[in-house]
Amino acid sequence: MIAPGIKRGTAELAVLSVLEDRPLHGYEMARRIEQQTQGALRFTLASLYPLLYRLEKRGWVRGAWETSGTGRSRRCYRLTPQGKKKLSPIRKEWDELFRALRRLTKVKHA
Amino acid sequence: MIAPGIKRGTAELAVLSVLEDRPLHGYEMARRIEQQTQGALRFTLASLYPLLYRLEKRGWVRGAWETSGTGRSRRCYRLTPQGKKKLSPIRKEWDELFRALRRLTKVKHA
DNA sequence: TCCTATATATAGGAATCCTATATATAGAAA
DNA sequence: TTTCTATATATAGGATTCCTATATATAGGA
Repeated sequence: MIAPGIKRGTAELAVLSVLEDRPLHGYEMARRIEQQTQGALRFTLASLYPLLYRLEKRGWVRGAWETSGTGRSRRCYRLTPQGKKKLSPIRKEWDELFRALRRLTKVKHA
Repeated sequence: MIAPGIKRGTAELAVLSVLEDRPLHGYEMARRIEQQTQGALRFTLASLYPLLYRLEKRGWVRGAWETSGTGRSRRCYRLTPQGKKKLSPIRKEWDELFRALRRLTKVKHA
């Protein structure tokens, strides 16, 4: 059951949203998502990395290894132009889903 | 990635919401959900029935066979008191998820 | 009679996300 | 120096939810 084309995928929206802000590596994405939502959205790192690989495969993000100041190597992901283009329709779909669920909930009182 | 405890499950919320209104059989639930959301939420019947069995197993709904006026037999589901009690925390969780996703989307412009 | 709408049901599989585990480095504390 | 914690990425294995495809059966209209 779905708004045509949508299923789960809140993780996807969350990741794309924080990447819109600026390029980030995985660990930092997880932290920001948790902070910016006051802990309402938490990430399991083990879900995050496979998601990033999927997004990269689709061409929505691109990762590049970088060696940070401290010498730690980490993979920094940035939104591609394609990824950027996808973001607003995805948001729109989610918004429609939210509205639809609210309508369902509220019809009772009509 | 989740609001602690939530994943997918929009289907569950939709079904419980229409059942709050009145007892319904499966086919009719699907129609109402589609109508009340102006087609934004569509149901695949093949997803609906297994969902109803899961909900019944949890004790949130109870189904009873009835023979309609036309002689067709169908299974009419009603919300149990337990199901009713679950509905408002589920709605609250979804609301929190929605708000969290919106916060993520909007932090950019802050 | 045949088609469509109604009505329920299952098999098989795809997608998403989980827990558990493994690996490795940097910096602070002991 | 050794150990603990935070940082950082990665995979295996499994649970859940939802899909498509299919099967069955009745009622009513063309």
